[in-house]
Amino acid sequence: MTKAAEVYRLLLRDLGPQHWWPADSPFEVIVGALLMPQTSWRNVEKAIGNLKRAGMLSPAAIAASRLDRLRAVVKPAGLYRTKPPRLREFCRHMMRASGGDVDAFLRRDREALRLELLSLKGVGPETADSILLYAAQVKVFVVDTYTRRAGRRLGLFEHEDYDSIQSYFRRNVPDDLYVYQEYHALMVALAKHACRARPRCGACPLLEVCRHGRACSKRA
DNA sequence: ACCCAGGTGTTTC
DNA sequence: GAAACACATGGG
Repeated sequence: MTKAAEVYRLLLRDLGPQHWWPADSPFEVIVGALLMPQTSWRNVEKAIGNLKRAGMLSPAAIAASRLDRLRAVVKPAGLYRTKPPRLREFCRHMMRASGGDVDAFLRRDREALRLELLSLKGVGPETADSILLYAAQVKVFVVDTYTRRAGRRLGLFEHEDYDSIQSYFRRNVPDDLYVYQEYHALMVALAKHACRARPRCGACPLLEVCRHGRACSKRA
């Protein structure tokens, strides 16, 4: 078993299945991914809740919305000068590409879809891959800050760029969609859990991974 | 009164 | 090209 696979086994054992991405629909995953950067999930949840209450959680509704209105609704997600216009433009793109049919939009060729996503403003590699993995059920590994920190701290790799780290996981974890989805979710769960755990779980060495990639100094 | 968050685009050496 | 910077809200 590879080291990466062993890490996965321990995370799953000690933190349990995460059942990611927390969302009721593929479109909600997309909206969440677009609102997420540099923002706490709590705030993204608020913004999505506002969209739901406003009856705006659909490509058509957002595509047709007025910018000041959309801005007010997703305000908790912050970065109001960039996120709302990009979210609306993303939805307008989906309207053109598939008439707003989210499943049809996501069902197309994965390589082409990834490039298409990356071509849209506000969509970088992590956002694109999150959409692919959790909305389109495409088997791509998502690399985020926590994955980098934890992976480095655990000695899986050192200061690699996005593609290298993604490639590392592709080569070292089981070729399985569920594993891909859970692995990334568990890395985030680990990061959130590590510093907070009091008392620390002494049985799991992985929980020494802390924010900033250092060993956690706050021992129980 | 800081610092941070499941990045991205732009500007600057 | 790599590295630094701006971005905005809400919570610790």
